[in-house]
Amino acid sequence: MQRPSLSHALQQVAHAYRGHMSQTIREADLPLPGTQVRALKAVCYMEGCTAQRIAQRMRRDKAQITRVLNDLLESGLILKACNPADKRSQLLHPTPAGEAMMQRIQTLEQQTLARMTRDLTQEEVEHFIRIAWHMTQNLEGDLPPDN
Amino acid sequence: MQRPSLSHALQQVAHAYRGHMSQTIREADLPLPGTQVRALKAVCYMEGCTAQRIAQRMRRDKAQITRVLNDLLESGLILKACNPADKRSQLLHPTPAGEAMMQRIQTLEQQTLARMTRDLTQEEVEHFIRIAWHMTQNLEGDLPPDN
DNA sequence: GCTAACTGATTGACAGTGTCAACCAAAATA
DNA sequence: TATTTTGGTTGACACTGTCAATCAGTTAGC
Repeated sequence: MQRPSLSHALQQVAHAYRGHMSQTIREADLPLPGTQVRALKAVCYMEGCTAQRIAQRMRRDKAQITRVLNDLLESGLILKACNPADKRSQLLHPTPAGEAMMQRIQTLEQQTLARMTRDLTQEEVEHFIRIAWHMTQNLEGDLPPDN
Repeated sequence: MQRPSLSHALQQVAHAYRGHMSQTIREADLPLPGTQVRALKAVCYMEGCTAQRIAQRMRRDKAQITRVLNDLLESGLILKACNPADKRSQLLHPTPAGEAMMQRIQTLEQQTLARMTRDLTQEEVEHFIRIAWHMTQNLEGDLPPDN
């Protein structure tokens, strides 16, 4: 374990980010839990966004996505529209309120990220992101074993 | 958001690590959830370990720690002993079973970490840890505002 | 000593996160 | 057409995280 083990560092920084973001959002009176924020992001920025695609992007259970989307729907932040290409699925779009919410949250996130990386260089941050991505890839190969 | 934003990369890698570890542990028939693993680690490796100190180290609510420790207690992995220096608190120690469990989990974690960092250099990993720590520090200053 | 403030731990309640299994309807395949 | 696959929904459940209240022991001020 030692002082700065990889696992501990990872858990701490993820927890700190989560905590800071949720506190910031709470203080701004935007009562959206983290998963809803991430899903709303996906709806706002992904082309032809469906529940399935969000689940893939966030690597979460589709059941969870269904519920999160229902919450966003009830909050009037997104809309479901018929998907002409597949009657089973719906295309997701933000409402104006959803867009506005996204804007505000985006700003808060920028602030949090700025604070988090305040004395780091652009190179260090990019390096960090690259390594994080790499590690993610290294762990993911499990799902498709060989076939 | 873009492809590899810092927030997305962070969430993904933390999620991948969590998922891989919990799957590995499940496959090894060591039915311990993540928080119990971390708490057990603390009990095994911290000198004069108390609930309070674990809460500080993991930066978690002391209520959660209490419950996690009770679970470990019920599983016979740790013991509480009177703390001569303060009758309110108890010193925590692993039982032999707890030590053994820790050994096995340690091995599994090493495997996961090895896989996660398989094509990364030692420098890259250390760099990553340093930056993660740095970011954590940058976000934490919130708690003690000025006084 | 005696009260007041503080601290370590516990409990209850609750919101949020994550996953599994069963299921339905539409689509793709054979 | 029959079978399988896929997008989505629902129920159930375990795990995580936090807040508030409480209790007992400690510390500080008087």
